Amino acid sequence: MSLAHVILGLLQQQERTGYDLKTECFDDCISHLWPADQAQIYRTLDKLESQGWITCTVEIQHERPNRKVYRITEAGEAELTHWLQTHHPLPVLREPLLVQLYFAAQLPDEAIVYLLEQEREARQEKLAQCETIEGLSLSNPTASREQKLHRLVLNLVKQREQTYLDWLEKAIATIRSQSD
Amino acid sequence: MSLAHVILGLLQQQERTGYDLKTECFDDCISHLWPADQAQIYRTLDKLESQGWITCTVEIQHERPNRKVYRITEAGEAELTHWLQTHHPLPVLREPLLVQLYFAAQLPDEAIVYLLEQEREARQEKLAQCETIEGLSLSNPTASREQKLHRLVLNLVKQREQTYLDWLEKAIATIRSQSD
DNA sequence: TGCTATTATATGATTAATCATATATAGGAT
DNA sequence: ATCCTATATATGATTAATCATATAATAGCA
Repeated sequence: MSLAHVILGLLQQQERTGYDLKTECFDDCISHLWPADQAQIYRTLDKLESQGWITCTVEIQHERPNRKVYRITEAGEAELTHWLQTHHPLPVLREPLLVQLYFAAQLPDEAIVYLLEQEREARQEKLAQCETIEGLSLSNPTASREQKLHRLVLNLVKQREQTYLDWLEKAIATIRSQSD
Repeated sequence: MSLAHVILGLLQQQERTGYDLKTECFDDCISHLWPADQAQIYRTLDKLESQGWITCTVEIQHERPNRKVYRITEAGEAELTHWLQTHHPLPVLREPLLVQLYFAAQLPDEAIVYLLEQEREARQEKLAQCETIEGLSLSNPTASREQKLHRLVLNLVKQREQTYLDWLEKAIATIRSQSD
């Protein structure tokens, strides 16, 4: 399960609580890479701890609930380094829109165009989100090795959305022109 | 659940058994769109039947196991037509490679390049598979409305792989050049 | 003779992800 | 006075997908 390895990567940067992971990491900087639910984060932390890849110390707080601060162990670092260098099978992408188009022959052209336009809107919004994340990254003037890699990743995500948008434009134009 | 609607779409083309769906549809023409496991196909057929969207007649065979032939109902057709025109949220894509790159700062350049090269190989193979499917489609000279839509879908899948491959080439070149 | 492939359906088990809900305290807003 | 938000963790339930295995008959191959 890769979520475990995402968390190992984040804990190698610095020690964090489950709450930190959710609010500082998964909600912001890696929401576009690996979104994760709060429940799943806590359960994965439990698993990582019982594997011996992270340890936990409880910080007692008085006017707040106690915090469980997690740190990566040496075994955890070894596991992460190994995972980072292992090839994984391509993830499967199942897209409802493509299925709809595949079976859309019975629909009138306007219905198909409407579908494509709605997808275009959603994809434009997603591209805008990527650009917001990029803006945050570029506002930081340091060009560390880490930063460079993060920008490389973001470039693919952006280019992919752009390819999708270009294809949507062409598809909309094709269907509109053939119905004239 | 979209698998249910993929099956409705396939049963609208013609009546089929679970076995037909698996061997003629999911293993071939839509493996790149919506791969599905045999167990899941049979269980989804059960659900669709209890929903009243498909019906089933048993064909008794003597030297083979009996066949359960499924047909779409009017309610099923109505459901499919409605689903085909409904916008669905963008599917989430979680890519191990991008996570690896995001956390790869600690790895030596050669290790990163090796990862990218392995991904390139896998992506090239996938693109080749898409071209095989396209070849089968082009060998059929009819250019029906359905065929046109199928090719449109395939174009996106191919372009997406090409974008990925182009990005991989650039990423490999970038990392190689900076380590000189 | 035994092994494998083909045709055909069914079920048990597990994983990963998501949703909902629970608990507990403090502070600010309406 | 009540409601919402922030901080913090935990658990129950469900869905979608995958893997493994079971049954059962025939045909072909080595």
